[in-house]
Amino acid sequence: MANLDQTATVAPLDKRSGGVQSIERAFNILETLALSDKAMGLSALAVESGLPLPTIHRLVRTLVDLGYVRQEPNRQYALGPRMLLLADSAPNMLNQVALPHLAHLVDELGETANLASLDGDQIVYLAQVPSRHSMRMFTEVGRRVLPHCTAVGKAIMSLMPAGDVQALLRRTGMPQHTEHTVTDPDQLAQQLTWSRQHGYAIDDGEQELGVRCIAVPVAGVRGRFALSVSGPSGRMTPQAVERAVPLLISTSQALAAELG
Amino acid sequence: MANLDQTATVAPLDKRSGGVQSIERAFNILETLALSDKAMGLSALAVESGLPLPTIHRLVRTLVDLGYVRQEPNRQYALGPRMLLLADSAPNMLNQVALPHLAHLVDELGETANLASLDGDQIVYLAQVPSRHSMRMFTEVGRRVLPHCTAVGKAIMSLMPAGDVQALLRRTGMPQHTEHTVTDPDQLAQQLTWSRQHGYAIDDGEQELGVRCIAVPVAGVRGRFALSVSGPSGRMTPQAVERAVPLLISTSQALAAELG
DNA sequence: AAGTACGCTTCCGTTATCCGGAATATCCCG
DNA sequence: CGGGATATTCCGGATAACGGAAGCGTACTT
Repeated sequence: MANLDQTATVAPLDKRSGGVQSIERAFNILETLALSDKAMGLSALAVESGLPLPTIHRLVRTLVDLGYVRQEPNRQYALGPRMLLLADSAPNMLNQVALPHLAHLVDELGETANLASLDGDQIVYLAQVPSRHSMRMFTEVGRRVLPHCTAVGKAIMSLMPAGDVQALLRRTGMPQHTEHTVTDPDQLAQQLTWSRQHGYAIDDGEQELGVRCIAVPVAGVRGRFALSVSGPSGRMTPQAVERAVPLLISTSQALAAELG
Repeated sequence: MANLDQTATVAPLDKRSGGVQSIERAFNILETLALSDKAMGLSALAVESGLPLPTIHRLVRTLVDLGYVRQEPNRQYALGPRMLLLADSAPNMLNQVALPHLAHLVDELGETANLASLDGDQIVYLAQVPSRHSMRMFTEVGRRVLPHCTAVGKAIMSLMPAGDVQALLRRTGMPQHTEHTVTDPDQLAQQLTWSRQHGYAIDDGEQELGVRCIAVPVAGVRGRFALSVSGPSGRMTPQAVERAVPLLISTSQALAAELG
């Protein structure tokens, strides 16, 4: 009865759970390299992790032998090509995690639910659970669209620095898909401010006529994700939106918690 | 005698150079999970790696604590969300590796060199080194195009099973970009056969008029990549192509070796 | 060009760390 | 509800990892 556990939250250090330290250290190194997204010297890694140099060296050497870290001519270290093997299956894994949440949204709201992320300058749909009574899909997994005319795009941009948003819009332009598409950067900026304050974003037939979509960002996760539900304007009434928003927000928080 | 077959399964284990075994084993587990891209039971992992159950369990438990593996309600194991953190910086890493090779191509051939991969049903340009005397870019990094009208797309498809190619073309269609775009699946299949036999693919103004592009696949690597050089038809003469192909092939092999 | 300083790599004795057999808890299926 | 299989915990032992100290290679300084 005496075995009470501290709730192991995110803090990875106070491990007395019998984890393998070498593995923990190795991944600390990998994450450090990933975050700096630039090559690092060995001693920089030692400083970062607080471990003595020979120890770091042995760990890094092991990772180099395995191909997960590569050593540049400068003798500096960066992530290695073997990482691609694991990275390839990461999106697939994300689906597995997200699908139950999306299904829950569909169960409660009866409309199609999506998970999307910003990849480069485009929104890409990663996962979807279609609503039961929807004959046709508005979007499909893998489809890519520009952020300015979608709820998920606005939700994600609402959490980005204004400068980044402007730069992105300058690169992509704001092509008009329907008569409702917002084509004025200032008007879009106002909508983003509104979304930031209210916690969700709306697309009211801006990407496709007759389709209304609401989305919330998934905050606190590496990578920029958003959840959305969308349906025909006739069913996505103000009342429906009012019921959907809290659910989207709580689902987003649950997903964020599960992701990290 | 000689029945002692605790042989190194997949990885070159005989690195008695002082590698850390726990790390090696941990990544073996991760790769196994990634390749099966489906949840696995603990004993399945034990069989796969040839390690006793308690050992596997401790390693997996450590990975679960770190978030790199998650444990489904079924008590089965799959890749975890923390993987996203590393996966995000993988493309960036790929550039670092590929750029010297692309630069070498440009040095030797004087034309723009690209690295592209098949992501979903689209070709995405991952890295580019522009030629010196080219005023404008034909493509840019991050741009997405359909495979059927590009050399890189054909190069990649030439190594794919015919069924997969047909399914892909059925999903994407074969929209006509220029008067030279191949819009007949049978004709494309013939071109792919030709490419498979010769080791390279050609786009002769099929995506953009006046631009000729030749590409070779990067074989033996997880993920489907291709290298290409492209330039105005006036400079991409048959002689230029003849000089470029062997260089592209050797560069592709060098890149594949570095990646795999 | 020689000297010097810095950071990377190797060596090696010590012991803390991880290993894995045996026992136990949990789940799954009939 | 009970039997078989699978996952998890325990623990003594020895191996495998640890890290101080010393040796190179390279880059900067005079």
